[in-house]
Amino acid sequence: MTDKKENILRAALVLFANDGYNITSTSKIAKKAGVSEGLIFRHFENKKGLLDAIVADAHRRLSKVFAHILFEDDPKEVIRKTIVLPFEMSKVDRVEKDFWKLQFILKWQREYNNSNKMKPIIDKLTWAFEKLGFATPEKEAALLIQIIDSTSISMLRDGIEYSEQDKLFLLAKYKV
Amino acid sequence: MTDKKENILRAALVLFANDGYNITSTSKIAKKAGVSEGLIFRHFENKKGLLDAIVADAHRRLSKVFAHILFEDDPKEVIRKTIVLPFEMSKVDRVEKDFWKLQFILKWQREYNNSNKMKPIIDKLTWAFEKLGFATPEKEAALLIQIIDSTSISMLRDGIEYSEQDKLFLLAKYKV
DNA sequence: TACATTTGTGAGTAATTACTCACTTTTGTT
DNA sequence: AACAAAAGTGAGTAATTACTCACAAATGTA
Repeated sequence: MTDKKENILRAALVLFANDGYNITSTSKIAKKAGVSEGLIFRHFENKKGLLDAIVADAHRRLSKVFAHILFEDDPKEVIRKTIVLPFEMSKVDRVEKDFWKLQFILKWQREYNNSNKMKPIIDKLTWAFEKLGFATPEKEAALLIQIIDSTSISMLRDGIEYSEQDKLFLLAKYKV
Repeated sequence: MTDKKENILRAALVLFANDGYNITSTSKIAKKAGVSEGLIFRHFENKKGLLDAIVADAHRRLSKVFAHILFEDDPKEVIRKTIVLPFEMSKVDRVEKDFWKLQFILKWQREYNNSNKMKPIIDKLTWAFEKLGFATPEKEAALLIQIIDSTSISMLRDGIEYSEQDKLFLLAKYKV
């Protein structure tokens, strides 16, 4: 991976995440990356290919984060780790944040919204709530996913900062 | 309001809500509305003005929905009516759904994301949770808003259908 | 009817778009 | 050093963009 290629990926990520994919032109990306516009198409088939490269990278990161929860076998820990997820995210650097922000933006684009990406986590949470004797574990799992989803969005999109208290509030609610 | 003007508003709403504002061209809107492209600019200053007209209309609807909760003085009822909100929304027709969908899409556009739009409801919910003796009413209020927000998004964006059981699940959680 | 205002048209425009291609420069291999 | 492959450039292209404007049709008002 050459420096310039990395510059392109980085510039595109920032612009896609903060302005949106459609509104971001390849000329703007080239300018921000400090390369000629033609180079974008040398390294990536087309504009969509550039987005796909970023998304593929994000998938790899997502899998890592998920693995940490998926291999946990204490139900309480599964729930605790899930709740803590967005609060950990608030600590990462700006580029990393743009990564996650883009993930949430893309959910609004038909093509990139495959909701079954979360399936393994939902299943694991369902298992955890079941173990803990909840009456409707699948509903509890769906609700918790919604909560961590919307918490992440508040932080990434609206810049809302959550405190340690907010984290403890949720952990207390689930007694984990 | 002439028929053709209404056609424009309707066509723009559907396209903005389902494809996005930036990707929707004025020529596409004109075609779908069955009018000449020039007419869009006769009735609305520019493309943004067309969006603004739709948003203004949406604000009027939002106020009506909110008033129903804001004038309630039984705390349990305030919470119950808030929870029920997205489930009521699932019953309205397609055009109405596009209206709400657009509201959520626009939250991702810097200019249209004024989060204090929800302020009165959050305050009312905080009041309700306080009356009911919750330890941290503002956190409870913020959480409930997040839940109804993400439930709405799941329905409108992902087409997830919630059942009466899902509604009862939430109502039971809050004992209302 | 006469005339002014509003509503509607569609060809035209400058700017921008994603993308190509002939070309030069850099890098790697022998 | 010699050559090939890869990386990089920037002018060029057809299509599309939001928007204008001269004009025509419809509507309101007296």
